[in-house]
Amino acid sequence: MNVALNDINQTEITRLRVACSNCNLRELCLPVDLTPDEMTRLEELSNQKRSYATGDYLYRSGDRFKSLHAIRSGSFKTRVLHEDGREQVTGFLMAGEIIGLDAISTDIHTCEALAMEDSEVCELPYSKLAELSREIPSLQRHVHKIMSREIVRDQGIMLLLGSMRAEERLAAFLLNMSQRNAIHGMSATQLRLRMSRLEIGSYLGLKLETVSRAFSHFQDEGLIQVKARAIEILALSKLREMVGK
Amino acid sequence: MNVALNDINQTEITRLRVACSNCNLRELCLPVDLTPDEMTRLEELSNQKRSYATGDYLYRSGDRFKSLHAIRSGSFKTRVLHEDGREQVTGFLMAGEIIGLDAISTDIHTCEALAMEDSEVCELPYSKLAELSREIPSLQRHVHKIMSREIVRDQGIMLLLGSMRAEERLAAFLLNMSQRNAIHGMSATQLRLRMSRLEIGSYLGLKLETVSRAFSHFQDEGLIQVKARAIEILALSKLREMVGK
DNA sequence: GCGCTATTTTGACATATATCAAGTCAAACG
DNA sequence: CGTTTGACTTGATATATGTCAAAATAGCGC
Repeated sequence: MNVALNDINQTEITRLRVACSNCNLRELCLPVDLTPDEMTRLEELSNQKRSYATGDYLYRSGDRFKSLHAIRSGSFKTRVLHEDGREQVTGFLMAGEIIGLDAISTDIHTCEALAMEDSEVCELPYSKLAELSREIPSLQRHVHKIMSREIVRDQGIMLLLGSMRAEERLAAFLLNMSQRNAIHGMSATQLRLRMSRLEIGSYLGLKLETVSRAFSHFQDEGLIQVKARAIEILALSKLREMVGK
Repeated sequence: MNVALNDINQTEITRLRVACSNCNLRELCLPVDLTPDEMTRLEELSNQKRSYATGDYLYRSGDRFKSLHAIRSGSFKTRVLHEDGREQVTGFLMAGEIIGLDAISTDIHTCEALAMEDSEVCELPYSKLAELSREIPSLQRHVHKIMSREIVRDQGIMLLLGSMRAEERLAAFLLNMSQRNAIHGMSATQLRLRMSRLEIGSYLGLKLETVSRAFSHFQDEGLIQVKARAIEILALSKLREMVGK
């Protein structure tokens, strides 16, 4: 089996796609089996909204952890800066996803998050979310699911970093982007990457030249069409073969 | 900064070391700020205990998820089997740690866990734990912390796999083993590894020969003393330098 | 549109790690 | 005590990816 970067099942996709047409937090990222009253209470919790311009920090390394954030639009990257100034990207977060889960155990953010494009987020104060989920079992269950999914996601990346070679990693990355695009009702084959080759490489443990070469090679093989950050997938199934699924 | 494989702070270490002298679950892995009544209720939840012999499965890939498990003694590895039969190790779990967190989001285990030596675990039925943590805020908080710590741990490994070279990974691995040994009141410099070079390599994304060569090299440099799986750390501080902390 | 800049691509070469193949060693067993 | 077996070490070589450098391209303000 292989779970790398592909951990979201079909029912979730359907639910999210429907929910996102009315892009409110409670539907965007939370379960649909709440009573109207519970929904209202949840909505009250999450009605704080903020905008971030490209490059703005959502939080910095060392900041005190207070809230999770649901991304309503745009996208963020999370990263760690090494002593020598090198950046290591630890995640790309897209609209509809929850950001900030790393910090619950420490109270302090261990990485920093910044907007890759102009973006909007809903703030989810952790203490209120915890309080409310104590009263609403299905909400509690969902919070656990969100956290566990992050674990599964990370372990997928570990698998990928530990056992795949450059081109396989890239293939997995593209499939993941494709799938997350599809979840939000966008094309599964037309990708507009928001990140540079350098950032992709940092995320996948590769150098930017290796990323570029792999893209070029895929193009030569007729798997994709590359035009800088606009990438069209021509042979989804062959990419899937490459990562073994 | 660098969080790789070293995410447990000093207060946690102290607490756990004290707690483990009376190796009962509620103290082993749960917070100490519960009332006596709450403790009792928690104890009732966790009094199911089981033994596993070397090589026994704690759970298999595809099994339905019902419970988390607290390891009382011994150690486990978690792994994924690829189609071609290759094993990829995704984690080593030692006494005092919680195993099974990957499965909460899916209801199904995505990897399998087996005992690396004769071991004992306490079963923590998830539904009961969830129910109880709804009533006890500090327990809820702790459950979240445990989950989040797993996320941090995984991200630490991602960092390690993505940015470190073979010997740096090995150094980080040894430091991590040393620290986890110390937590349980054992020597921080005398390590008895429970896993083979192959398994270490699988976990760190290296071949077994590379692991072996790196150990030999460390020995030549006077950093460690290697006698098969018994490893003595001679220069902790130099190992720390290697991983940048 | 033009020119400036950052990003991306491509090439030649270096190097870390994988691969293949012997050997060594230690535990297990007759 | 010798044999067997599996794990570990070591060596020679191959290969994927990194490094350094230059050219091509895309993005963007004017």
